[in-house]
Amino acid sequence: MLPYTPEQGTLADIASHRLAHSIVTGELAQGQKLNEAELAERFGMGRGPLREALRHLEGMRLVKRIPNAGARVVVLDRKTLSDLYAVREALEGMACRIAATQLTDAEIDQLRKLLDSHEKQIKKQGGKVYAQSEGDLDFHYQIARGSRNQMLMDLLGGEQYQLLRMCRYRTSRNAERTGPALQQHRQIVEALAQRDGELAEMLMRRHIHGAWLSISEMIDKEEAV
Amino acid sequence: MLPYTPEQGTLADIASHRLAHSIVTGELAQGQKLNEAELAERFGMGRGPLREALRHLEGMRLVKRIPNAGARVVVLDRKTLSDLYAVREALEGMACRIAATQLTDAEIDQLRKLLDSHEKQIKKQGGKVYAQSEGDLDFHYQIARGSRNQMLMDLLGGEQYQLLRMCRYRTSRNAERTGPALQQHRQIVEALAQRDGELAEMLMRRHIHGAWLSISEMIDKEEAV
DNA sequence: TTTTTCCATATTGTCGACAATCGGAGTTGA
DNA sequence: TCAACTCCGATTGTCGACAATATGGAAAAA
Repeated sequence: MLPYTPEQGTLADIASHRLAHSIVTGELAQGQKLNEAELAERFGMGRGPLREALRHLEGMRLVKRIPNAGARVVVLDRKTLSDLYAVREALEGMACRIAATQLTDAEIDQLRKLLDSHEKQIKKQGGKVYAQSEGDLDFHYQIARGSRNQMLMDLLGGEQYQLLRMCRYRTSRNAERTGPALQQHRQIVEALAQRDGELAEMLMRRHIHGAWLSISEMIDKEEAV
Repeated sequence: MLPYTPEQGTLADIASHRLAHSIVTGELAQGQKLNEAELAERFGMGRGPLREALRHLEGMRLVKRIPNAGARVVVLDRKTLSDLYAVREALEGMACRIAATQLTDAEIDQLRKLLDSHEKQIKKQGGKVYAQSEGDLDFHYQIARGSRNQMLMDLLGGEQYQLLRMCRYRTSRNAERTGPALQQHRQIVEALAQRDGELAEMLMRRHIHGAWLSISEMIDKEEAV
């Protein structure tokens, strides 16, 4: 689960993490009703902590709650994803521009190594994009960290954008884009290395916009069926 | 409490709203410990709903919770506010640019009327900036709505940016900036009316940047004491 | 057959009590 | 005097039971 410690602390925290994971991976389908008693028993805890976890996920926008009618997994329709990617374009572009002035040389080297390992993974297990997909998020998160802006890091890497990971799982089957994506990542890192914030921002925005186009296309195909 | 219905639904929702209000207005000081039993009694409810409310506020980043040690009101230090305003500049700039293409003529007229009423309020009760401050948020929220991007609206107008309102209460004592701010608002509306998204974005970014400079200065003075 | 009403059932909302954990006052020893 | 230890009160975490509300289906009326 990326930079988080998956299970420790209070039961509510554990439930929150497990639920988030189940939602992101699609184990719990979009729009599915979340029964408190059932989930509480499955996790081996009372309903109290589970309700707290649901409140937390509600704040994360992973579930939608209706008073007296329970909670359901959020539904990522086309409009929601479109909005998400538009916001992401602005925020990650901004992160890139700032990161160009803030990243240390060592951190930029680390980014290069990260991309090297991605390349190896892609060559080794061609179709299995999952690892790269997670790694990709890692790449984006590292750049967010480079902005030194805590709020940006929270929004992009923290709990907030689990929605994105959710979307990734849904669309990670298309291996087509991993090649160009890696290439674009490399371009971005080089722009960062040259401390060219404007270029880095532009490349990142283009990269994310391309990702959206790819996903949008995939949704069209799904809807056609 | 702006576009929200203050008190209805479950007790947890009520507690959440009341707590948020108390935090934003400064009734609950920054960093203050939040005692569950005490608050539950004050609100006339059990600790269960109150704990759920705290989880919700935690997701909103209005309180920070430490396992086994309770919840405290978040502390808005200089760095946090700086980060907040940087993100806001990017998001509201984006909202402005999109709104220029999406707002209806009627909505733009409404914005003009909103500013007219602000002007009246300023003239009538010179020093009392509170109303204008709330109205200012209203202005920004209307533009966010104009972007037709639900995620943007959630981030800028919804629960997320209560932090901003919190900051406003803290710094709303300086009436100096209300005049220029209103002028800038008018400029933005005219850019929107001319459907000039780029200009509108630029003006909005400048407006927010100016607000940050003003607040930053104020923090300096506070720290000097 | 269709629609409406009503009731049994399941699910959510709330509370009070108990267990686990933390923080601090007071004590003891060097 | 100061440090560390111990214990006690206070606070948080958790559970089970009960009340309030919604859901779905059966029965009755049109």
